[in-house]
Amino acid sequence: MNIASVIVDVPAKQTDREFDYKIPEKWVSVIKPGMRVIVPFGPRKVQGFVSQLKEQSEHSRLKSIEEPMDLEPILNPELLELGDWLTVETLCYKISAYQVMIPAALKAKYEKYIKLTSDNGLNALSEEMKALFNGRDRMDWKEVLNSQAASKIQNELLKGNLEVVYQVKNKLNKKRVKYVEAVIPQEGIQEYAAGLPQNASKQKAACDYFISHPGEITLRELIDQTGTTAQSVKTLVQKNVLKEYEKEIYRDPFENRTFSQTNPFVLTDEQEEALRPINQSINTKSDGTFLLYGITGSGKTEIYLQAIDNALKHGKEAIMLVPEISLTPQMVQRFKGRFSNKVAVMHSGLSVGEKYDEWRKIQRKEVKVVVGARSAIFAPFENLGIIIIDEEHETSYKQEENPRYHARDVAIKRSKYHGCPVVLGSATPSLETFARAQKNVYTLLTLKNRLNSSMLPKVDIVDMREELRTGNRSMFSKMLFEKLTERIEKKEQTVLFLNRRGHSSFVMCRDCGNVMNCPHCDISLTYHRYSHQLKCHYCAFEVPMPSHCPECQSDYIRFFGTGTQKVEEELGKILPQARVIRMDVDTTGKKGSHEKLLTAFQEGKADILLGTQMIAKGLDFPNITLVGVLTADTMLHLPDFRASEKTFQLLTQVSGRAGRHKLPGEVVIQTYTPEHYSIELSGQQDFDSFYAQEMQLRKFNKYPPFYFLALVTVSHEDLMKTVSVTEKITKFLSSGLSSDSVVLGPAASPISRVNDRYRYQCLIKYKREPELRGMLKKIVEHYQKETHQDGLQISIDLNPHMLM
DNA sequence: AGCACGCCGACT
DNA sequence: GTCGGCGTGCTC
Repeated sequence: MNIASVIVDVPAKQTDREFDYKIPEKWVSVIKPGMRVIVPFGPRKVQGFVSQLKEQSEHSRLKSIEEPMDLEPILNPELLELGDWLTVETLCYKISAYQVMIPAALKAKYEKYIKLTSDNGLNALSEEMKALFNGRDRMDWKEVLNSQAASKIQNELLKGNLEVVYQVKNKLNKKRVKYVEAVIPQEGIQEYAAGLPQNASKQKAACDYFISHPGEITLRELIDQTGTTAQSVKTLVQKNVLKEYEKEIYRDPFENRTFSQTNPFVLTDEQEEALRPINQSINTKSDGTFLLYGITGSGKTEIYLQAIDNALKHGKEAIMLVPEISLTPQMVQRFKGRFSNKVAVMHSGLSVGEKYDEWRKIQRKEVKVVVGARSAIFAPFENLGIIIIDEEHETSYKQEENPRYHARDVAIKRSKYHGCPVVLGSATPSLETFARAQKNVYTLLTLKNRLNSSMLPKVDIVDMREELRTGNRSMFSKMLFEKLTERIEKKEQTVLFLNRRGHSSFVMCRDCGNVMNCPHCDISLTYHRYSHQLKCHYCAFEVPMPSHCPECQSDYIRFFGTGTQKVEEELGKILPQARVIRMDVDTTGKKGSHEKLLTAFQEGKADILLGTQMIAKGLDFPNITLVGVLTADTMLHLPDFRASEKTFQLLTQVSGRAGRHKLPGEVVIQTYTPEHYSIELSGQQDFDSFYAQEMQLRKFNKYPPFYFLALVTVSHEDLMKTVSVTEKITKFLSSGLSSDSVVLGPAASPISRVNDRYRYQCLIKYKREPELRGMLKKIVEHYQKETHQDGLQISIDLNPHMLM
């Protein structure tokens, strides 16, 4: 096996295949599949992944691998195979599939520079060149391009006085710490110390320490404790009394924090019953997907913890995905508390280095459990016993860039390899998941009761149109204002939720609540400021912005949007005594600020927590007795067929924040469309009815889970070009696909222009289309040239979650 | 994606 | 005659 097939780090159609390289003699036994290597590729050097080893190659003149970048594979055989699967499943490049599975710190950086040829040195150069180099022996390629002397430099290159160097940099910095240890027995140190001159007090201090403390200590600590100096230690090392060495250490994002040990709770009968089949699956090493459908506060987390515990008892590992872990320090707390140092935590709040360290702990088998966001699904465990996806319905599990994978699909794929269960947990499962559970594709496990037999909060839905009629034009209804005042008097806490997504895009009549919808697509129209038109983003429908509501003729028809700052201001006016913490992108930008704000709120330093999506989940504070949703509609009218589902889920989640403990909770939902089923039913916390109704609509409109979707988005700086290409693609697809499938388009994307590029799309709804993948590939190939030269972009999302 | 090779217009 | 524009095709 002295030939390696390598996937090179060049994400392009033409290089999306294996290239064979000779393995130099000295590395024949070192290089294994899954390792990164540096290989010569054309004139440059690039990073690559060894995909397989072989004896023979089709190709005759092979180049040699430059050098390995790892000492052990960073992708194990399972992950290599998973990468192949991802490639097929999401139509991405193989290199992109591999890159997405490893921490960002391991991504190569490239450097190109010119340097003096060693034997001739600076002297061989002309005066002008000498001036340019200005005493240095190398010069960055960018500088070469910027300089006026490019052709002169080229001359020198030809003469051999200069050379171009391509370098692959593994920009990773392992954090290292210096350690010191005695190398001779204590008596020996004593003896040495006695022989020291009087003035060598620093050396003596260090010796004294080691006489009473055998074993290693960090240099830092030694200096701090004994007052010795690094220089004295160095002397002692030279005298062969001590030795100094470095150790790789981990940045610990949770250092200086203690996690009080927690023990398993006693499960309720209901929890017990849900846990049993999961444990059975772990015990029998059989794969299977479970939907743990439990209302908010029903104790899903404890089931996760005990299932993981069972997996660990079988000597297995566990992956636990959560939507955005930094949002729920409580969750980390619970895991670290239960499994202490066996847990690695991976989320977007960590630095690149910290993420790498956590990943290394997994790779080195130092931890057994990983808790993390989407990408943690690729944790390089080799003996998985369970995969859990909490808040399964969350959109963040779908990656919105290449490779466009869904963590749920990856989880199920991995579970089949390992023979272990996947547990999808939610109080408001996605329709896709719930439908599969109904069809027994997944096993349905239900938790109907809240723990501590706390009641679900009482929900009031307030019709804001009515408020308007009675002359209240503020963003707080009379009821919400009264309840707020009451909480402040009783020193209880309130969460105010402002749903800001879909800012100012949809148009609604403030008098009757009528929202302008597309007559063909059953989604809301989007207001376009420039043309003053309302457009549908699925089909090509558009109308001028009306001045009067088509339903009730009122002229109080507006597009929508309110920001958290504005709410905060208004709160200050109407409730000046209230202490408010605002949480949005502005106030949580800095690392750790999120947690600080939450902690402050938990400690009772504020009466009201005001925020957007980010406060919808995971908050579990006993003193919250009121939850207010300022405008429940904003998300409802996004141009997305999942808008109702999202609204229902969000409202249910937010409502679940109230009254989880002893104090009973109340929820006030303000809306302009109280009669909408997703708002009405979320008020009743009635998922089953919502599910039934939404499924009917999905069936009627041919959306998931009844149909699969594929989205082709074309973008180009020229509008006409964009439209015509999309049109051709649409035609090609409609002519080639079966008559059961629906091809919609060409239509402008909801975000119709990004970075001065127009975006058009074609949406395919299908039930069975074995040729689809092939056709999509053909499209990409067909436009390859234009993609390359003309800046045309075609992106394909199989199973899209955002139709943007 | 880079980068070299190569084939046609305006210049020392 | 040559420098350099960027279209074409290759990278083991």
